[in-house]
Amino acid sequence: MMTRSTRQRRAIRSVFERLNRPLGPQDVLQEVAQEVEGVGIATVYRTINTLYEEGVLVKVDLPGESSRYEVAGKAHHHHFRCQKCEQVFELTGCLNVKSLVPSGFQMTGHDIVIFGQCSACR
Amino acid sequence: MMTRSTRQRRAIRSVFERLNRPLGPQDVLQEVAQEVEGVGIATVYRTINTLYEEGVLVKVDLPGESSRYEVAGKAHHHHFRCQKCEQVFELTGCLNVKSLVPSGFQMTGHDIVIFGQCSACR
DNA sequence: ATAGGTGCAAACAGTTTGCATGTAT
DNA sequence: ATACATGCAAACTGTTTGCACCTAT
Repeated sequence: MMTRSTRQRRAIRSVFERLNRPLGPQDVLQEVAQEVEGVGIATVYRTINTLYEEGVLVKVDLPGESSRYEVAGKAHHHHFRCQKCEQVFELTGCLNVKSLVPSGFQMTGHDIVIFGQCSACR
Repeated sequence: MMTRSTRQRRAIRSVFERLNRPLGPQDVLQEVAQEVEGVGIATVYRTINTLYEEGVLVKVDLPGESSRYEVAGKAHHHHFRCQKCEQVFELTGCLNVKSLVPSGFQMTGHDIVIFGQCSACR
């Protein structure tokens, strides 16, 4: 299986690079629709999955929401979700959460999500 | 609108009290099916929603998963999810996450989730 | 020329809703 | 008796898949 460079695929990939924040399939469709017309949602899903399997994108799951994706290779980070515009932003920095792990339990990962209003929405 | 005490409702409510951990509709159905027979999944959903609106239950959303619920009134806490048995456990303690909030952003809440293996699954 | 990609519509899974029937009050 | 609750099946929503057609290689 080798990946071809199609109009749609280039457009989808460039959306992630240009916006540089976690995006869901609908976000991507909406952006892509402005560049390339008649792109189907199925293609967006398929392309995102391919890019994900290739390791170009990583998944960003926030509590209670469907998956978003962002370009891979960033340093470890967490996210802020604006409750008004619903956009997700990248946070820098992390915290040591080990102290919360009960004894006898083994930690393999963690997630921190902060909710609130972004600077544009306050 | 007043809430009646039916067999199904009593059973569903007691499952949350007995198991004392976040449960999804399917978890509840499976438990309830052992006490009361012929309970429909729709009733489970409706009852959970009613209990949620009444404030008896609170929602527990973990990244990438559908909503679970647990009995309300507990102290602020976070969760640990076992990647093997998929159960969710309550953690005690919290961390100060304010330092992660970008300037100009306003924080109204936060979430911390730890993944790994529970003591029974290691 | 041909293996992959695309669009459309159908299929799916999880959740919600309409409706006739059952039941707590 | 009557309003609320239940079970079933149909409707919905977000995601995936099958298939005939299209296109990068």
